[in-house]
Amino acid sequence: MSSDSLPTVSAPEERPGGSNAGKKIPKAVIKRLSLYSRILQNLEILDREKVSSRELAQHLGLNSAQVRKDLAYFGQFGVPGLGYYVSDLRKRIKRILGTDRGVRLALVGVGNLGTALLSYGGFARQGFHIVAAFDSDKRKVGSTKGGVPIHDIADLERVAREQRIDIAVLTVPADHAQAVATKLIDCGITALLNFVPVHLKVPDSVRVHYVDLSIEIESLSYYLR
Amino acid sequence: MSSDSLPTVSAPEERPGGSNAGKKIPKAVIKRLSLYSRILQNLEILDREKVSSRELAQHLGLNSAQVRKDLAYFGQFGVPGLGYYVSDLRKRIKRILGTDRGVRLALVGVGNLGTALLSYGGFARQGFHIVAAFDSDKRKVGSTKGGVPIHDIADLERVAREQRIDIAVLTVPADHAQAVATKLIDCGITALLNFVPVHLKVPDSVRVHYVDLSIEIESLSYYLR
DNA sequence: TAGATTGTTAATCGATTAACAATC
DNA sequence: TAGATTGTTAATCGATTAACAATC
Repeated sequence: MSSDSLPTVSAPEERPGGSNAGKKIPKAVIKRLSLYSRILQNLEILDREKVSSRELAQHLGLNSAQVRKDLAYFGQFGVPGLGYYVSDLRKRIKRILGTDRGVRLALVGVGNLGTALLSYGGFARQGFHIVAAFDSDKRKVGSTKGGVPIHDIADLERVAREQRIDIAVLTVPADHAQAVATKLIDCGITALLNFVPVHLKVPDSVRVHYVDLSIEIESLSYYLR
Repeated sequence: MSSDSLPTVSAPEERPGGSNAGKKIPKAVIKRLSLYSRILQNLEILDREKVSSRELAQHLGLNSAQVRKDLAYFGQFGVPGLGYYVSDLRKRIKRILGTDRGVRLALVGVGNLGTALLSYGGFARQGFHIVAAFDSDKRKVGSTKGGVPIHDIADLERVAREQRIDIAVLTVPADHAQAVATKLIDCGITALLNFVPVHLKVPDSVRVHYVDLSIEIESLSYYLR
């Protein structure tokens, strides 16, 4: 959510296709792309061959025009009168998101939340692999959790290089978040998923997405009756 | 995030004050309100008496006009030339959000993620208390985790009533999410925080906020170089 | 008073939706 | 061909930002 304060960015892919193509891609579109991907995965498991923008929209509580427009940013993937081919569309979306190859994650901060994420299966299912964890507590270093080795944070630079980390997941205590983030960036990591409720000051070349558990609850609280 | 598909709703409080007052409150404003609340909490701990919209904005990577406009939806809380009184503003925001009294949560589904949330301190710090957990696994029922008693899901109706649950946190397997949500709603619960990557069909009287961990990672992946 | 910062308006920007010709 | 559904445009809606008179 707070990632919403980042500027819209143009597609890193060259893009042919629809009249939307070449335009800036709204952040909201990218988020929905990964929703479409998940629905298509389910439909593929059910052996569905085709799907309409209307059905896709219904599965997500969206408007069908929005689905068509979102996809049109990247090309003409559908067949008028028929809809979209499930398997084909899924492949294309995964390609666009860059999740067709495995994405390598490091998790930094093996506390309560960090530990849960190490055992959480949801990431692997979408092709994201936590290949290293880091902590400063010497008692944790050297062991593994959820099959992931825990390294000393002091070894960050070496391990990050050896493991070719794409994205770091931040689950450290709030008072260390900024320092750790800076260190990660120094090691060449350019994408952070930040679970710590702290706004990180990072260079423009680095992308941070925020997951803020408390915000969602507090705002729910507002709508109680 | 996916909560964005819900319609904007007018303030449940009667509201005097600024010229914004009486207007529909954008969802984005409510989310930022809880961000302001957290910063103000920190400033209060540091014994800061006053704060300007500019400083508040800097702590969150926002625009100062946005901060002032957000607050103006609910009244005139500041002093021209001076700024806002930290403690006063915090109290008012908590009042608006309804977090000035404790909010009572039930967690449904004591798996990996559910267990982590039970031990996670971040909720309690903001005045949210998980007072009951539910699972269908008889081996878990009767024990406690993070000090929270785990009940049989079959006892949902009774416990929900006795414990006066405000919000249910959903961390069940995807294939049970809709059925469990329906059951919760039947028990009179009107607000759900859903961690399951499934769109829930619920009546208009029920509010669902989604926390989707995979989406944030997948969209980050898109922006990798 | 001089300096600072609010509350508010108007301008901009971005995202969603409705409608429909084009296409299979 | 008749029916269905796409891709696209134009209209609407909502959110952010700049600017500044009013106020302390």
